[in-house]
Amino acid sequence: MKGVHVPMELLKSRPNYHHGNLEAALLATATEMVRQKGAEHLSLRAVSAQLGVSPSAAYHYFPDKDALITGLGYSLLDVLADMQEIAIMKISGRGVKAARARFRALGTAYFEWATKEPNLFRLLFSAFCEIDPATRDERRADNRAWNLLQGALDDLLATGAMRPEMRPYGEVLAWSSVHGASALIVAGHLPAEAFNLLMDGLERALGIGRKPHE
Amino acid sequence: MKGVHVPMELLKSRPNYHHGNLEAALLATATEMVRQKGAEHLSLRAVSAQLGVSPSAAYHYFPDKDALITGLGYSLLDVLADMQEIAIMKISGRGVKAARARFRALGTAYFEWATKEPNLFRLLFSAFCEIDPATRDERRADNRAWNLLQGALDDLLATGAMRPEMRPYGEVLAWSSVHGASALIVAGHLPAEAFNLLMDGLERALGIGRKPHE
DNA sequence: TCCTTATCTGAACGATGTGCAGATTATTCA
DNA sequence: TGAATAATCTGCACATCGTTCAGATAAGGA
Repeated sequence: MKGVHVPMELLKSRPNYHHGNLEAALLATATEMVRQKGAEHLSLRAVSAQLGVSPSAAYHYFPDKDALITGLGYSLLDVLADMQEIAIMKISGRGVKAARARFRALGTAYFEWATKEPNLFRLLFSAFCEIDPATRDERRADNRAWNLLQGALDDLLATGAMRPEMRPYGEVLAWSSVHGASALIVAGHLPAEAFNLLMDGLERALGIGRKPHE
Repeated sequence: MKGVHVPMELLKSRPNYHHGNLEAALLATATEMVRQKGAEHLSLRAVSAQLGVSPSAAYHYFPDKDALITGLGYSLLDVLADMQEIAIMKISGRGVKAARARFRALGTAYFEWATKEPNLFRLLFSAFCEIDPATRDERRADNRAWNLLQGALDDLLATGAMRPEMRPYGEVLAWSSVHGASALIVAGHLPAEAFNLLMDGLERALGIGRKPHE
């Protein structure tokens, strides 16, 4: 788990001329405002006002408004990975059943965060957070989610709960379809019930649930 | 095919006080501007200026800027469906091979449009184009893409090129994974090469390519 | 203590979305 | 045909926005 939670009271407290935590405070209240109204309706001045700070203050930490939104968005990658990590931590055991449950939990956590925080989810995969291909592999948070998925698939394979010939497609197929279903449901193109159907189909596709060694 | 192409010259032409095609012209130049700079950087005044029209003129056709963007976005649903329709029209034949090719072409057309027009693709699935669940089923364009996919899957099933037990998951699994991969690649979270891997995995998942009747 | 550096303010500028009164053109009806 | 009505667009105004920059304020080191 990586995302650090900073209590709002600490961020808003402002005894003196200097704020002390302005950068974190800007990110925190901007996140909250995006959460409520969507990134496309975020106002830098509103964020500053909320913190009792002049609008120019933000420019000491971010070159412009877009950079603030981008920075905010990147931090959400950690939040999403946190959700997934928490979800699978609750499931112990080394058998087929536990492996299946963990795989399903990863997808469900992803989906539930997306539907619970649609504005944050959209921002995370918007143009603001476009990831430079050159630096993609070095991005920790992105890899955290990837590694969780990879581990879950390895477990499924090891316990014999998965068609081995499907293993090479595991990560891309699972992530793409779970993300796609979440995005389509958040956008209203698919009904929420479609997600369970997707997960059932995905498990069947990977052969999860078959008897081991057949 | 449904999207109507209106030549720019016609839209810009303005002999008199009245424009004549303002609504279509607004949508067309707004689309072009979103295409270039992204929806988050669209300026209503810039669109008006480009057409030699006062900024207020737009308010006779759209209640506000967001409505213009939304209207613009909805029209893209037809464009995407057009691309898919064109792609499968090129593939004739009733056998297994043709059915497979059509299925693949549907996914590829989706992906290629997404990567060729990332800003339009993003807009189409952004908060601006959120679809009201109540009216979802009545939306033509959305259903056009869905129907194409459904037809392709039916063909695969009919020719025996697909595992029958996977049929119920076909639409959701295919659309979600193709959309998800496209979105993740456009956002830079996955490399472009991942798309072919996804399609291979998807075909294997649905059992496409097996010999008929086993 | 003074000096340097980091942090934030205040006022200003141009651009933006939007509302409204009125000008201009098209359309309808006698 | 001409006059009345409706549709369409302009011009101006206003509040708000992102952004810049000179200078005020505080913190930290010598």
